[in-house]
Amino acid sequence: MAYEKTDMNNRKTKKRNDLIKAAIKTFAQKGFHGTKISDIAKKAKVADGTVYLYFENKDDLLIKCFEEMLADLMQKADEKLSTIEDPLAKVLTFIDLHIDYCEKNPDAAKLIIIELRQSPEFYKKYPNFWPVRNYLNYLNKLCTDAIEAGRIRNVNPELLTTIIFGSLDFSITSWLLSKSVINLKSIKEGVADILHKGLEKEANNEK
Amino acid sequence: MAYEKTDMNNRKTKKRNDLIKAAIKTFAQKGFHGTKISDIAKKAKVADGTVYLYFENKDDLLIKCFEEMLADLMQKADEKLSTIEDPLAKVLTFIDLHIDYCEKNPDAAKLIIIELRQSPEFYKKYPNFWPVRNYLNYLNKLCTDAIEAGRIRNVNPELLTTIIFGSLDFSITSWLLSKSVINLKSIKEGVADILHKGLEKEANNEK
DNA sequence: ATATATTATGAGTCATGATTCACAAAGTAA
DNA sequence: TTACTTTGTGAATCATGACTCATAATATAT
Repeated sequence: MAYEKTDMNNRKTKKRNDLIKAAIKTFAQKGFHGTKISDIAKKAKVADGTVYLYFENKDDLLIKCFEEMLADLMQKADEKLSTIEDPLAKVLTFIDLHIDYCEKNPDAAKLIIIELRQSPEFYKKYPNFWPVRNYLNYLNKLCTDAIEAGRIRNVNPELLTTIIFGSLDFSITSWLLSKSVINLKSIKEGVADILHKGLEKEANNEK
Repeated sequence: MAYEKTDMNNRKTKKRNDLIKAAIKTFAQKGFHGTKISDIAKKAKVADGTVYLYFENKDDLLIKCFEEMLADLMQKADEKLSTIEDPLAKVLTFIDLHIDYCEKNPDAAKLIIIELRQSPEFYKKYPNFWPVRNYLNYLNKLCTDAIEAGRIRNVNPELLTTIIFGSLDFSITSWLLSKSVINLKSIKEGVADILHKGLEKEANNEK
């Protein structure tokens, strides 16, 4: 009775991807509230109503955009980091990767950075969903490993995670708002440098 | 002809302040787009139309809220920092002050943090206005002084400013979204600790 | 007390844009 | 080709909320 779904599924999947791409681009450009569903539909070359065949509503679409993007980012990190042994090097490489990704995908970067923070109201509607949480957990794991291996001095890993992410996040925000003031390469080196020096285990004390 | 305006001015000033306070509270709670002018009016106990006697429109009101708040924050910083000599101590004290202020004024903190980043569209409408810029300049000055005095090693001051602000900003964001995970005191100490160690001029090298 | 200037009111206007739904097109099986 | 299922369309609906404006209240001056 059920007929061959493969083609259909491919078609649907492709259209879904088109929609996500269009949505990311538009959200990045105009912000969440500045974006009309019809903008996204037009960019994806479908009718307005079609959007609702693939996503519950506008909120859902935003959330799905995040999920796709962060999943992509973490998958890329997995690949790269699996070739590295030293836990401290993993943390530093992660910093590089994050910045590189934002540089290569400025729309994604804008989405992460500008729309990351919806109002508390927004998140109240979706209590278990804070888009970055998965990503922070990933970084947290790297930090914890490096601390346990004694490659970073014994600081609170959650706090360290927060500081690293916050530094990157705001650096990239500044970069996006005024490309000229600061360049990404120096951000990459500078953040790593300061954090590294702030973190390396000293020859003498503690733990 | 012009009659005694003093009382009127006081009354107007007071009402303006009431409106700003109500707006900060409401924006903090519901976000910019989630806030209705009528919400603010109700909280300030005035009619909707009254809001427009004091502010151009909703955007203008948001901007004025920032201005008030950051001015307040910097004034407090001026007072405190003027009693301190050592430029490095100034930077570290500034970190303390920022966190203390956010702890004591969580509504203000939310406004700074959550509404800091309107969409690029928003800022395109007001090209010369990026609310944090003044504040970053203030911090930048402190960093530059500390570097020039040789109390911090020779890093790019703009980058350092960005990293400090980013760390604080995101730490406080996390704190606001999930009070339990991390506490502000440890954030304060941790950020200062890591940055301090990452920044102190080493006995040996450079500059 | 009266005239005038200032400030406040809130119901009504009006544009906007998310979402729906009756209908159309395209795909699949026989 | 025919019957049926899935997918797509976009005009119409409908709620929302920023902003206006005719009117009222309050303050000041003389």
